[in-house]
Amino acid sequence: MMHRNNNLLCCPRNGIVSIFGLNLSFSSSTTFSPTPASYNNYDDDDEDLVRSCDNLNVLKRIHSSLLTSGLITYNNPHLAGQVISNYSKLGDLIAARSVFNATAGPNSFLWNTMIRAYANNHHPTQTLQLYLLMRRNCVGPNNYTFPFVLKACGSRSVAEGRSVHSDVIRTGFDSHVFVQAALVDMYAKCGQTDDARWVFDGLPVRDLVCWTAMITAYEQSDRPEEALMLFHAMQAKEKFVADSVALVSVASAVAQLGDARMARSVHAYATRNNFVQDVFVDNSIVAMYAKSGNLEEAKLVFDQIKEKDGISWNSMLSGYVQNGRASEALSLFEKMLVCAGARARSNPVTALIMVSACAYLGSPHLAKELHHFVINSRVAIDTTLWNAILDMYAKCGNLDTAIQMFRSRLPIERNGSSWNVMISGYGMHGGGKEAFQLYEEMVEQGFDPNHITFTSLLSACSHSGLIEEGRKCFYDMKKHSVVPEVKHYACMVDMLGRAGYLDEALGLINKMPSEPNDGVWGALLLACRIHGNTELGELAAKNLFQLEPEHTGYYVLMSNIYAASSQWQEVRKLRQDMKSKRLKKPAAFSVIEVGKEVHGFHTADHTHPHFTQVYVKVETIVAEIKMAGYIPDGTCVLHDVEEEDKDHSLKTHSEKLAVAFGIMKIDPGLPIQVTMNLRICNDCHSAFKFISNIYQRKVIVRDANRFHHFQEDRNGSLVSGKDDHQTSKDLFSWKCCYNLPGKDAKDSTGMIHYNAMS
DNA sequence: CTAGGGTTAG
Repeated sequence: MMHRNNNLLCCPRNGIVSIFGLNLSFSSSTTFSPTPASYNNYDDDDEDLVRSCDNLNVLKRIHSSLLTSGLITYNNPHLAGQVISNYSKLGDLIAARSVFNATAGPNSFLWNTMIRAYANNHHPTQTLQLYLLMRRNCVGPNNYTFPFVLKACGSRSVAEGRSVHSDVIRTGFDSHVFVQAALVDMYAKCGQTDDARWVFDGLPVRDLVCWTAMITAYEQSDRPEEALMLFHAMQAKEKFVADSVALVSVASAVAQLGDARMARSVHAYATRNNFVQDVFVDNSIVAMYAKSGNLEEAKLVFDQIKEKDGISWNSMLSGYVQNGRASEALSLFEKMLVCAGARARSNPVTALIMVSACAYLGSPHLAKELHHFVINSRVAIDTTLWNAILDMYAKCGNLDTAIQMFRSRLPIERNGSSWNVMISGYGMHGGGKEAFQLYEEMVEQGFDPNHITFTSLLSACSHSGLIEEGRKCFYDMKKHSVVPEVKHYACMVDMLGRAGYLDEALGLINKMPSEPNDGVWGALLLACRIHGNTELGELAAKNLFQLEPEHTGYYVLMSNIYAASSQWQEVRKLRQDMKSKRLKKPAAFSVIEVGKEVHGFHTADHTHPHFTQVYVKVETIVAEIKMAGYIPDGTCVLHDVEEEDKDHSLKTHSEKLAVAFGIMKIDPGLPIQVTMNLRICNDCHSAFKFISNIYQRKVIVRDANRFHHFQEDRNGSLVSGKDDHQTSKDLFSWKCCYNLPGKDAKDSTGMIHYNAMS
């Protein structure tokens, strides 16, 4: 408890009180109680002059002339208050404070004005300090004081909040609606949602703001169901109609649920009550539709916003990215650069969204362009954005640039996430050793690894076959008080399974504290395929078919295991099962960039303008690598077909078409980089090793899970991914990398167009 | 005479 009642008795009534080293003289009259009628030399015109001033320099001039004419004094609080408010509105808190210091007296009015100035300008510490000083000077806080002080507590600590709450009760202002709403909000902002509810429940009467504060509290603490229940309770009990503020919170709650039907009803409510013209409401409706997957409706609302602000654009852009339509985000972004002014260009949130869109697409040239854009438009780069840029480079195949940026000292301070980004970057490029070294360096430098660090690290170890390191870091988790989650167990099972320790993997699954998910069983199933263990595979598959009956990959993997042990009857059973469930493999799609052109291929593509030449090239390549020892691997071909047909079907794989096109079009010195939406198939993986060798080309494939580097090193041995492709489930999936070639992404010439920012 | 609850990104 910060204040006691006796504070009021022991503080000086009159005389000099020190405020931060400044001397503040109080009126010597003990009966002083200014009312507007008692002000000296009060002039309405002066006050209007100050109020209407919106330029700092002009305000300073007015202020000094008021000073010389002796109008700003402690017994003219009204005018002084206006000056303080206006300095605060124009952001000059130092000037505001000096006026306050010269004029503040025992009346709470100016104290409230100054406290409000601090609170509204995000200076919670000063707000609270001034409040403490106010109490020490026996100036009584009132219903105009507490809302601001409580707001400050909301961005500081509950402890201070509780202390102020006790002041509120002691002074009797807990019966005031404004203070009540502020209390609910304070507990909510401190993350004490249930305390907020406790205050809320204790209120005899609640107005709309109180209800909204509580609804927002639930929404902000990821409890959207409770937020909506409360919203319905409000309508039932109070017959209140939501205002725009309440609507925004409700829309956000629905957005969290991602319920498309509810989204439409919230939109209808907003339209019915004429809120559709309020940018806040419109923005939250755009975000709500986007999060519930209804991008078409989101775009309609977005297009109707007359005065779009940064959040309008960001909501729509991130809506596209969230729904895996990153290239549409890019074209909207291009439009934004034309329509919106310089302010929009330098919005850091927009930059963050676009950088993550690019990471999703995996485009090397776009990565460079976006990075330049960020620098040229003077976006304020904080660590979050900087980390996103590192991540973008890593995910676009340019790990070296990411490393370089990470190692350079300027101009951004690294944080834990920076390390995580780099550890995962190394991991997805097959650099398990480097990832592990980075982890050790991270700990050495005093950064705390978290659950994300360990996920990336375990995955890196697993893909590079670093079993002992992997075990060590699973053990290390305890030391860093990170509780292993299901995803960490999945990594361990994956790691042990790949290395052939199938029994140990199963033992780990049995020891898991929570139920194993599809990721865990999927890792085991993959290990069974690699090591030909039918029995254990059946166990994994049985669980997987229950957990994810729609996931085609598991059926394929299991049938591959049966095929490897020649259990053809089982293979047929599985395929029939798939047929009856109408399960189809998702369409494969590969993309390659030639200069600034982006070319996309799907399986057996006949739409690409150069498809004839591409097929001829594939034929030539396959013939050549066969002579070098390449043997087509038809195990990934699903259908019951003859060997010859299998061979033919392998040649139509989208990644092969893209690589062949790359060999035709890309300068021999440059790497061939392909991005695809699924995981690379066994056969392509093996073929690319030979292609890299024979054609002396560096081939880089980014599949749904990670990068595969195919490159002949100086000793003649291949530096490439081990047999770590085609897990049945993408453990660390980037979902689907590219839009499938629809009319939006691919034009009549077969090319995908990114915007080329100029 | 001052006043409480709000949207994007992570």
